[in-house]
Amino acid sequence: MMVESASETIRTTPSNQNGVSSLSSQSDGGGGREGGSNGDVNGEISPVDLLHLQQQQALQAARQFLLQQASGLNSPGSNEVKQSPVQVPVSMAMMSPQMITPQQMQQILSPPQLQALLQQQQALMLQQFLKTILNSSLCFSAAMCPSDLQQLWKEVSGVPSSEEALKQAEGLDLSTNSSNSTSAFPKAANAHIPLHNLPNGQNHTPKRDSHEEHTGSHPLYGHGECKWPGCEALCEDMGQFIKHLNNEHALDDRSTAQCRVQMQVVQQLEIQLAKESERLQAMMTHLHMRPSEPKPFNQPLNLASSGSLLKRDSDAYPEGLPHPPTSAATPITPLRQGPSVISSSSLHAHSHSHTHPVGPIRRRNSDKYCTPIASELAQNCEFYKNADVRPPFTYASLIRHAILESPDRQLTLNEIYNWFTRKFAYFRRNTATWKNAVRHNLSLHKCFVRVENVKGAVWTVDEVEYQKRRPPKMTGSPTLVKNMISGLGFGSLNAKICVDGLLAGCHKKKSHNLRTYPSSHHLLSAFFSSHPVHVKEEPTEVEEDSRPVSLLAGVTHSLPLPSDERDLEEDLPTEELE
DNA sequence: ACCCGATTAAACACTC
DNA sequence: CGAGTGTTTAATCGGG
Repeated sequence: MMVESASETIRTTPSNQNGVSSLSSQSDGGGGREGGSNGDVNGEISPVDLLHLQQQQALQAARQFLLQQASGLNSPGSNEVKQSPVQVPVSMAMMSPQMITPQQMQQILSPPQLQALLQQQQALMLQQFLKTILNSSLCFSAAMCPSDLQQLWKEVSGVPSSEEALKQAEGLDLSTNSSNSTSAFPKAANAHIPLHNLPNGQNHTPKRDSHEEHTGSHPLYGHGECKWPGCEALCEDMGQFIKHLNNEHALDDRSTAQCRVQMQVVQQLEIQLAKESERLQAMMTHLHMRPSEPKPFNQPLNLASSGSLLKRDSDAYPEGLPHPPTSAATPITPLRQGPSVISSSSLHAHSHSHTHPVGPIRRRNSDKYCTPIASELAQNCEFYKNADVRPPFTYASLIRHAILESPDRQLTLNEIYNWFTRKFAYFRRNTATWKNAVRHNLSLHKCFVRVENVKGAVWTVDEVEYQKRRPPKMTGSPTLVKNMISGLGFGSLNAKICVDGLLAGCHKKKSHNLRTYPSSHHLLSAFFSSHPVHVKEEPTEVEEDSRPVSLLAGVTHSLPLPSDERDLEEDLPTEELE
């Protein structure tokens, strides 16, 4: 109605700056949430148990991957070392303030260093980067699996760049590369970053220097190929490899971005691994099994930074940052949306298994995509369900999630509406507004494909299109991670995984929107081929078989449920969501 | 300043 | 006719 004044709109989430613009709330405070209550829910448990078993496998893989990654990041065995004053922690240097997370710092710096560093930072700064990280980490944690990550890298990286970065990635120092300093980035870049500079000029980076090179071993080199994320360039020998590193992975935006991402990856994997380990233990215990192996990782979170991670959840939230609403009890302030972002477990906690082909069991369609949303929602399901807080995701993201989460990966408009109201207290009011927005989004975005079937029409998601939506800006900006994670990046991962099933691509729609979505030529798109699917223009063509989205999922396409069946607002088992 | 994406509002067409 | 569903257009905002 009326009011055009945006001023009236109140952002419920001032702090939620996830890359995705969150829905802006316009609401009046008056809330009238209808129902909210209740909560609880979740039946996430039972079905999940089985699923968890499957995760054991994933856990293993993750562990390996983690180790591998970790070694690449913090120079593993490296000799920690000495560092000339000049040597600045490259890794730190590469990171923009906002990209450094406490965890990372802890991983990189020694406690004392960290202390000093932190002390120097302003609260604001802290807030900023934490915010960024929190946002991004959410996604990663959520659900990337090793393969996803790898793929992510490829997508993201496309091109290589600096050795410095590389070093950094390894957790090394610059000292070794005196020559490199000339790289793209002015030395200044690494030479001083006020913020990160440690008081004593120490560099946390271990120096791996020539030692490794001589020995022929290098964390980024193995089996004759460069292990730089997404690279895989073949190098006959170490010399060649070194050369390659210097040429292809020089310090530049891309490498920097890659490093950041890698850090995030490692971090999240650690968290996730810890969680999974914990879960595994619990499962075994439950099943009366003895852990077959000692649980080195058992202590969750400690892996990486002991404490740090945990801390995050508890006290480390700077004001203004979102604190996870752990329970319904959490006070809901309009200011903060609360949802946590970090929880690594997010996903798991609720059976969202990723697309990983890990276990067939109980895969149901719920295995859906592990998107940041999935993670977020899984974790804060109750929160959103009861709090009149606007979720920090775009309509498109939410719609997509709703659809992908459905058994057949397709929903009628009404079902989508119901999902919104069921999942978010916020959407229990102002229905005209958001429903209109939902319809608008469905029509507007190519990623939503309307498929007609006997019973009417259902909406599906064209993952390929969805991926295209956001151009992968890989500049090493914080946005990079954010974007990747937030949604699209994620999707791409999943999409990739589902490629197989995706034979029938989808092409689609929206005649009207001739909008070019140019920019984004995602590398990923290369993986997919789009095939025409019908839709809006030629409705008749649509047969069940041609249902696009489902293909992605590679899951069963059962007939769509009659919309009526899912109409009820609250009748659906929540687990469906999570 | 500009571009772009998201959101909101609203007009309009269609179907049941 | 009215409600629901879809499609479009336009305006506004915020971020980059």
